[in-house]
Amino acid sequence: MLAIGTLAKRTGTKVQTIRYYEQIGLLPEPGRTEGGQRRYGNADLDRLAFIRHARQLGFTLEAIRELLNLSDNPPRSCAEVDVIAHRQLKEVEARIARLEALRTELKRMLRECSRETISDCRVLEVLRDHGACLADHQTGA
Amino acid sequence: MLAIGTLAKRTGTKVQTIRYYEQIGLLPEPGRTEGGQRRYGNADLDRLAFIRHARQLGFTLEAIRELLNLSDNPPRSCAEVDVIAHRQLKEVEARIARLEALRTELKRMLRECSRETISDCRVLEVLRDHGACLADHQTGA
DNA sequence: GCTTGAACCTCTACCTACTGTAGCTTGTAG
DNA sequence: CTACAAGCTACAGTAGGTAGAGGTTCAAGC
Repeated sequence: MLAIGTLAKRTGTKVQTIRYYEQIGLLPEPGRTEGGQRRYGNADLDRLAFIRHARQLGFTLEAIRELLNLSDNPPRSCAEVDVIAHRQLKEVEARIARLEALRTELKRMLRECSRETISDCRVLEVLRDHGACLADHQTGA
Repeated sequence: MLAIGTLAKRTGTKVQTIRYYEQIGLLPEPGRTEGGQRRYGNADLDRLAFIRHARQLGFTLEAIRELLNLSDNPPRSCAEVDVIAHRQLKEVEARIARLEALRTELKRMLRECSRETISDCRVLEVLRDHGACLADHQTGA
């Protein structure tokens, strides 16, 4: 039986995070010692590793809860799992696209920075220059 | 003079968000009508547009606070602004790299999904298969 | 067998960047 | 002058944790 600190180390999770997952019902309440300390088995280790892995892949805790429910109640189709993973992929791709646009604009901003006194600074100017944004809202476009 | 709702519409910001920015000191306390309603001028419009634009570029409110301080007290060098923008670019690039790795793994996961019953589902298997992750922590690598 | 101290416990508050709600007041168009 | 949209304050809640206070337990070394 593993103490919470050992489980934490093995899965690269903070101790508080494990207790948090228990609190929100992602991990079952584990057994306790007479003194009240949590003790975990291999099933808990697997489940936590699953959660951490999914988190690293960017799944929200809600999506992970769905996935865990699916695998806890197996007589369902793989299609449901597929839907969740696909949804996740779409979200990831959207985030990448957004960040790439952002990177382009940041690079352009920095390229134009004159490196002179602040009054010439292109970075602040670019951020201040909101013509397009205002137009977007004002025209409702 | 603009009411808060007008300012909100013009900058694409929620009314509550404007009040929040005031509360945390990013926007100055505006003038009020006799009845206590906020009234804004063009300087406020510019400042808020700057903040929203920077937020869209992924700057944190703290970074924006720094930028606003720099432009409020102008006798400083552009280099400081440059540093902040560069830091932001690095963060954006790191996030992109992480998301691209993630996309690759999600795609692989989906490609391997057998589309049969849940017991064959590769998605859950991939997520459950944490050998590498555990090894990472256990060996301290 | 006893001591020590690291690790555990609960509880609460805090973080970012907002968003939403309740219950009330003000401004303005018709 | 009335109706009601829009404003006000204050507080709670969101995700996904993290940090600290103040107290208890476990296990190793002597």
